[in-house]
Amino acid sequence: MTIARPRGTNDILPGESEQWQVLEEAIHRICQAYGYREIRTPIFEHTELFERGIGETTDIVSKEMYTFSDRGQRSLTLRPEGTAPVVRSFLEHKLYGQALPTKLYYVGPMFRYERPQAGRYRQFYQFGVEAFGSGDPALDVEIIAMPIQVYKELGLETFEVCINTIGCPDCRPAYREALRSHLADSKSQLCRSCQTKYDRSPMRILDCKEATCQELTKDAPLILDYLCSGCRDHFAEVKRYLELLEVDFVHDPRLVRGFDYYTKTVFEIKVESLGAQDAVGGGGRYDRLVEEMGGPPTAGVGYGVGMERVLLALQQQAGDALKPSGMDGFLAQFGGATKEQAVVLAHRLRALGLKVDLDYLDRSLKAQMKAANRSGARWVMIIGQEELENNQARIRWMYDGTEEAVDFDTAAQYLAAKGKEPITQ
RNA sequence: GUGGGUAUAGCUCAGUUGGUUAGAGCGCCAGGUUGUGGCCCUGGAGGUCGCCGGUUCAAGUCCGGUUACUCACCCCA
Repeated sequence: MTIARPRGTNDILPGESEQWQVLEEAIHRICQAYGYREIRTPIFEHTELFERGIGETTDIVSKEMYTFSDRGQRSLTLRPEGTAPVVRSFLEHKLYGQALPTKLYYVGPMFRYERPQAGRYRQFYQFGVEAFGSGDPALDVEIIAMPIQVYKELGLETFEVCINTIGCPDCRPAYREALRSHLADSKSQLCRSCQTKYDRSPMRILDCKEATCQELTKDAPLILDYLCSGCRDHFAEVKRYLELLEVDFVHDPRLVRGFDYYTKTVFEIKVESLGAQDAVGGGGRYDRLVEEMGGPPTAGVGYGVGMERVLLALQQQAGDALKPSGMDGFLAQFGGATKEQAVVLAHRLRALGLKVDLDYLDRSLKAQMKAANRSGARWVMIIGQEELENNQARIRWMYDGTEEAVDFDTAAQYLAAKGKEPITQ
């Protein structure tokens, strides 16, 4: 073996790259339909940005970042998520000084040092959106509806939308205390990681998969009973708007999510058939993050979607929608002057926007026909000595094998017009 | 970071209790048609059996190590 790709990375080869293009097209189109505009931030940032933005205690920051020093001894990190860089850019360019809310989306690679498995890679692609400057629950719902529309338009129908609220810094402390006191006596029975969560972020114990932890939290107090009136009203409004939009959802009181910065609404969208890594998207509200990062108090809400996971789910659920379209035509020739004519006509056809190819290996007509068939060409233009003498190309329609003669001068225009007609067979 | 599974042709995989020139299907190339694709037939190219070491007269096969892939845990998209 020669040099292989780094662990957890993928080459996206022809055949699959077309699927990515379909997905990316839908993302751009739908984000723009909702009034979001694309932002492109650097692939790497100062390490400090993620330490402050995501939270030093999270797994991502404590053990999953690709961090390195550049030649100027700056500590830089390949971005592990999209929100912190967008917030940084929002502040750096003082976008809060313009008309609010600011609605942004991004598409691109993220990097986390983890053991790869199905649906999880070290370099993976996310698209996400962030909306700054409004605390309106209708905006939370817009944010939830957007990825759902992307899934549906691509043909992904089977997924589950889970929502929850995790309160705000005013009401959450009381709930955390209630949770701690509920678990105080049984703390020693919790799994190892949950024992450390007990002090640091007890709510994360709620989504532990250990059977004993689940059992111990079964009758734990619910945050709904501890919400301040603002958070309670907000959550009720979110649910009401979701119902108005006829978005099916389940309220999962155990959904808490990993980042420290979330407030109020959190949500996650799952596809069961994906295996252990079943979340195709997730997000929530983060009304304090912008201020914590040194900006003016600014509400925010956003989500991130794992594009590999969407494609995996799509490959399971939507088969044909992702098939790449083939070539329009192929020009077969016999070398010498016939090749010159083919090269000229191919050039003209391509200038007219048709997808055409020709042989560059001096192969037999039979081999050229085979290549044409394989490329998906609808027609083959055959240019031999006889055609040259008559100044006419022979056009063979591949779906039924019929042939016709067309003047070289008009062939390109003729095929360009024909190319727009639907294939009947 | 922890655990399980796997590693033979471009791809998907066979390969007997260790035994001579390691096979199939698909794909690729050529021919069957001195200028015609798909179906069919014939032929061909293509492999340091992941890597290193050990046992043995003999290792693709057994043993040890190692690397990669893969699934799961943790966590997340």
